[in-house]
Amino acid sequence: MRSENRSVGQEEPLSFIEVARRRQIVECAIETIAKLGYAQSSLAQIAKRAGISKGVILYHFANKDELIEQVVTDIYIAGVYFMLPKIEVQSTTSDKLRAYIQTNVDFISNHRIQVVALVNIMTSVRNEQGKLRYDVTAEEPILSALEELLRIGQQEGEFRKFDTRVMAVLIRRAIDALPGLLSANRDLDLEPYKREMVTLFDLATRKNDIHGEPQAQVIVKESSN
Amino acid sequence: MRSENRSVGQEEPLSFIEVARRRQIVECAIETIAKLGYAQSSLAQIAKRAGISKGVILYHFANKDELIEQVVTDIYIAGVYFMLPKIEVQSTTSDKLRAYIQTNVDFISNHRIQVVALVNIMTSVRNEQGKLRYDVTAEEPILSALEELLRIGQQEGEFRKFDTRVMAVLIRRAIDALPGLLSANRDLDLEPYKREMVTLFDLATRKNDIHGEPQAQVIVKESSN
Amino acid sequence: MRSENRSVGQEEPLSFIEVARRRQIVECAIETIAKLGYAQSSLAQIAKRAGISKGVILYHFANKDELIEQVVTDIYIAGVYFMLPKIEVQSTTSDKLRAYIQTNVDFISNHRIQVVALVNIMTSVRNEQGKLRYDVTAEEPILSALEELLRIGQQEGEFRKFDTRVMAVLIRRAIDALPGLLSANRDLDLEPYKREMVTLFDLATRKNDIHGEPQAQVIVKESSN
Amino acid sequence: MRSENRSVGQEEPLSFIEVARRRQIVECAIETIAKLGYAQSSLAQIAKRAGISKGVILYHFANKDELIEQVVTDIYIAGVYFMLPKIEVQSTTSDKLRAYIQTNVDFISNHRIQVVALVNIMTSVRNEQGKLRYDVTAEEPILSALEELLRIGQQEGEFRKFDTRVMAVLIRRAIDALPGLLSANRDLDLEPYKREMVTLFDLATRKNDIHGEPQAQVIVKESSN
DNA sequence: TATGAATGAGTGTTCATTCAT
DNA sequence: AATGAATGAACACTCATTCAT
Repeated sequence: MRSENRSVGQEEPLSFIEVARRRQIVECAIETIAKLGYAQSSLAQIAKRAGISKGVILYHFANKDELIEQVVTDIYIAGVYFMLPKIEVQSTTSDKLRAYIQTNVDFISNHRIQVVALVNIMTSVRNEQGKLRYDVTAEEPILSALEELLRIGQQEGEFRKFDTRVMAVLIRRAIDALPGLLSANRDLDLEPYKREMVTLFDLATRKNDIHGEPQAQVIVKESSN
Repeated sequence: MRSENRSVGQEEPLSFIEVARRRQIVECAIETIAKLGYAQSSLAQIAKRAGISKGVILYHFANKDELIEQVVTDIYIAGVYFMLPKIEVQSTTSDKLRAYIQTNVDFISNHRIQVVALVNIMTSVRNEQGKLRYDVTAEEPILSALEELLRIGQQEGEFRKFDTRVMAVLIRRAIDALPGLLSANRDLDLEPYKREMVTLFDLATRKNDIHGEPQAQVIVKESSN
Repeated sequence: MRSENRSVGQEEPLSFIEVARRRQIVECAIETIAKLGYAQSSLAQIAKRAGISKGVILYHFANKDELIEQVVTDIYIAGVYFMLPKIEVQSTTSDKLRAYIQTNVDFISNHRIQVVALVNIMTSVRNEQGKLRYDVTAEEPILSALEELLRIGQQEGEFRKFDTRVMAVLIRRAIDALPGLLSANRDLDLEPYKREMVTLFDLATRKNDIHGEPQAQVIVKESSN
Repeated sequence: MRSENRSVGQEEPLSFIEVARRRQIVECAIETIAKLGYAQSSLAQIAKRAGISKGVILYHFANKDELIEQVVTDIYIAGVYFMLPKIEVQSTTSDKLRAYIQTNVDFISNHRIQVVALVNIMTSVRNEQGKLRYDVTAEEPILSALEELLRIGQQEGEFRKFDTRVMAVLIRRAIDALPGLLSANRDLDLEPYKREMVTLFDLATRKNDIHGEPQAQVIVKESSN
């Protein structure tokens, strides 16, 4: 068995067949979770979809948690591979932000099942104390990286002043909202959302060089109420 | 007993004590769901928190689904009562939009437990076919109302041209993202989020009368990529 | 309450209203049991049909067992009242047997619901050890009376020789079989069954004085196998 | 697992050990039902008697209904195997009828527990609408076959004229009455019943060639009352 | 006289996990 | 490397019964 009889440090590499089996199981888990939701995705259901016996899953994964962990990291890694190059190639910070949003939406649109499953897991899986296991806090590195980008944009004068943490969260949450739409409507066209989100966060972040801080205007307007 | 010996349509009004018990149970259900998540919120857990026996819940509610339904409608109604007056009192459409966002965030901030529970239910409860019961599509009236507001703003020349459905979804999802933050951090200060969201959607929607359509600028910029 | 606060021997007579309530409850119990079967006839079901609360039943009857007991005796008594006069009026024993069968079938035909309920109870209700409470053995007096009738017929030369206990059981069971037919087909015409049963047991019991014992013939035939 | 991971139609044959387990469980179910009655025969009781955990039963049978179904068919099949050859070997129709009654009683006498359980199930198990699941109507093929036998006897002149459906029902019900006796008295000697029943239905069916229709005599007698 | 409220034991069923093969 | 078998805890729900009013 995979995870039982090996002590840390002396891990043998996985055999080819082992890797294939794990991949197959992970994929079936993703499909099941995307279709039925995490709570209904028992090992029996996943095994059924894979056409194997329940025991096989627990042969390749120490327990259900480990399987889910694998599901999550697989999707995360796929996301990074998909998006990172397209962002890094941009030169200006606002171009990078635009590319960030676009590639995120593209990834979601191209990996609908995976991404629906992932959101499902993130909002469902909890530890014994009831705390979400794959929480927003688990996204901390993701948020930090995005904040860093925004901060650079501010320092270089491309972006206006705003709370980078808040803006980063808003961007992430706008993106993370899309899988929810896909849960309800599997074939929804995300292009209009991509376009509008790019515009929205461009307007929201860029410095309006003629009138000074647009934020100030808004505050004035707000105070006039 | 509530649900057993009454035929539909000739419902007697609930007795005072009955109302109180139902409210108590609903509140305990909300607390339990907010704390442990829907999947872990068995009737046993809810009863334990309420200090009553499991059977009492099923005495006052026909089944678990009916209890959850009550939880959802109670929170919805509370939300409407909280927000609607503060929005209607505004005169201009952009003021209404701002009030919409502000009162939503205020409601979330003031009803953290309820709102965490609600989001939990909405992303967890499914029917036998695996479809989410309290789905985004269940929010259709909410989205429609918001779209209508945006459309009026466009017609009256306060808002720029944009896809009202998409913008409505983005606004809603930005708001609905906040409870997720509260799940992880119960005491998070939402004021900065409120401020930034107001600014963000003001910038994103209003017509910049001096420079013409900012949307055009963005499109130009986008095409330059 | 009826059965709790009275010691044996100083039983006050039941008030008129009490009698009426008990009768109503007994009737609803009969209807429920006939329709749903004993196992599904919870106090809640019976109360629902009576349009009263569950507690009322247990106010008038010490417990469910007492209610069922009342159901059984009510139906038994009705049966005796219905049948006995029509049997006693006959002069010859074979006429009495014929009348016995006929009035039994007539009673069943005229009290379908009661009789379906009764059979249901007799085959369902058990004590803690799993023994049937209203058993064939509970019918002992009934069987004995029937046996006595058959014995008299034999002594007076109307009936041939046969095992009176066995024949009595066969007659009773033939009769008791009819309610089972009614369970499946509420409107079944029992007249043909009555006719055929009368003929059948007449042939089976009477002495064929011209050709000697028909029993003998049969025995001969049997021995030839 | 038996019922979970197999699609209908491509059922693999059961493994030897699986067959043995199923048989054991079915037998324990039969014993429990015969002893306690169907209503008291919870899965817990059956498992207790089998010395296994409740879950094992539901591992081998999809649900309780499937177990009961198996119980019923097992007993039915055993009955057919036991009786059919002994009936078919007879040449005359009245011999076949006699053999029918005799082998039925013999089967009952030799399979007391099974037959008590079966009758229990047939009078207890109901669907959601309250209709008996294993009803007299479920016996339709059995009744039809018996009717056919009687009809042939009439056509060939061995039997007198009578309503074949009614007579078939009476024969079946006389037979089905015996398990009820066994419920109360596990060791009852059924031989006298067998003898008397053979005689009874021989007298009731055969044509009395010297005096013409005996049925006529009875009718005359009846009209003289 | 009647009721509403509550209880606790018991129901069939699901599930992750263990274990021998 | 894989499987079938089994377990025990948890689940939603039903029920007869008790009790205060």
